[in-house]
Amino acid sequence: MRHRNGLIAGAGKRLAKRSIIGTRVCAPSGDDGKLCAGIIAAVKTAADGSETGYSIRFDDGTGSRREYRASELVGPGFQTLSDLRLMAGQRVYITFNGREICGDVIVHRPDTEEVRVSIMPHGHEGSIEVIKKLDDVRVLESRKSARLMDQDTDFARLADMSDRKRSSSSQNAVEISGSRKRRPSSSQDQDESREEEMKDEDDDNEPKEEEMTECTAALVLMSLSCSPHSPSIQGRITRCQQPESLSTSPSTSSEGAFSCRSSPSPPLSESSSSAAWSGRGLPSIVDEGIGLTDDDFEDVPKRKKVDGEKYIFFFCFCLSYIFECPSFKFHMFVCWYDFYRPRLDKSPSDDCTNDSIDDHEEEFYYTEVELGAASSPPTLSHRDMARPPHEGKGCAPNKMIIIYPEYQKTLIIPRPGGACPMNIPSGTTTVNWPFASLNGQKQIKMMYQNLGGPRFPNSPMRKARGETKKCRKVYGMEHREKWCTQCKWKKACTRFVGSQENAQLAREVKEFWPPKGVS
DNA sequence: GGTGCCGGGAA
DNA sequence: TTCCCGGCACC
Repeated sequence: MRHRNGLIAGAGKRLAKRSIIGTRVCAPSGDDGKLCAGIIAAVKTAADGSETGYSIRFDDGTGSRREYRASELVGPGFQTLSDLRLMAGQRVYITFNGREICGDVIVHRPDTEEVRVSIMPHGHEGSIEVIKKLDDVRVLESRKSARLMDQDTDFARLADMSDRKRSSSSQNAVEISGSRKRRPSSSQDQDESREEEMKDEDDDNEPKEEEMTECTAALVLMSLSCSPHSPSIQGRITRCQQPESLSTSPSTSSEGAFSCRSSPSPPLSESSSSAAWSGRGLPSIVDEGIGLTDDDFEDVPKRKKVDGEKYIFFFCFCLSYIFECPSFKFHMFVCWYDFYRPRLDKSPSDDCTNDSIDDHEEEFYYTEVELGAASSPPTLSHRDMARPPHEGKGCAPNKMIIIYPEYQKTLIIPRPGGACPMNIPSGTTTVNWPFASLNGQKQIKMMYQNLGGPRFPNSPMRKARGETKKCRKVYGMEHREKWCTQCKWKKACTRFVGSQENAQLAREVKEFWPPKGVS
């Protein structure tokens, strides 16, 4: 459990503001002098006030506690790394490719304030050495929320997905061993158990059990109907194969067994992109889906065209949109599975977890929208947009997925009996709102059900207050670290978006269209 | 009393 | 700008 300043670990009781108890610090936990992260569990001041002792509970899982003097601690309010010389093997955290990653110190040179760190980024086999300035090295995991950590990510580069991703890295990286075969990287929003899981995956190289889970989950998803426009692809799930046979894109998909991409995207270029969007205003790039060929979906049009000049694409709740129904289903699956995996992976004995699954049918929405030829499709400006991490969970960037950096504002476009979370590009970005018309939207609620067999929702789409699932309700106070940032801040939840303001927001959307620069 | 989140303050 | 939380409305 992650402890937060101001919260008594496990108790959930709020301490006095600015209490030092709960502050994450590092202290030498063993005889080797390596710093180990922990939290201040208690402060003991001598009767004469001459000395203050800090009881540190370490994060090593054993709950071990030791007392230290302030001069022995490293962290906010105590020593800084510049006061120390990091030992070889010291666990540190650095930002690599825009995300925090842990590594081990190889050598620390105080004279140059450089630290050579060995890291094993997800997607790599073998370790990589990076040389970082001491200022860029942390012995504590960043307190910054996972979501915000993702904001640091160069999403344009992620979305690009070209091989130059790594070569263009500014990191002073030296490949030491192992191939460059990529693995899916985990989203920053994963909890610690999940990080452990990722380690296990590295060790086991795609556990069989996981495959079963994914296939089962895929069955659920694939059995969902896309829309009245969308031919069924039921029965195709036999293509759910070994994850390795599917895409192993260098995506941000936390699992990677399923990714939106099936092949490396050629680097987008201005010309190609423009050409792609020229003509009928539709891209020429075809999204193949994941490890699926046309033969698998021969009855699925590559791009849905209706009424001559209108095309259908799908807008996922994760704020991405995609043109191909099969691909979109996988996209939705990845989003869905990424969200549910922590609970799917829990043992059945985990009462709380399973209750949360059983009792809370999580709904995932997408919107099917028509894109008129007269409307400008997303422009190249989208290329430098980042896929919103959607609380750090979700899908791999896809060449046909348009990504908005502004995800804080969520729009829910209502239709009779239904609602669909969507994102309004806002702020200063020159986003072309990609909807020719909000009319004729097709929205279908995708609902998680018990994996014992998919059931289809027939409950009212719109929930009254109190029924709305919020992070607190879903995860509970004991898993506050899983809450979306907004919930943590007591702001309006952005993960389980309610529907109270749908009508008003829909009106706002209509005001968005046509966007600037779109005729 | 629990929950969701607005508004505003601290860092 | 990010993070946090008092306080209030609602259930």
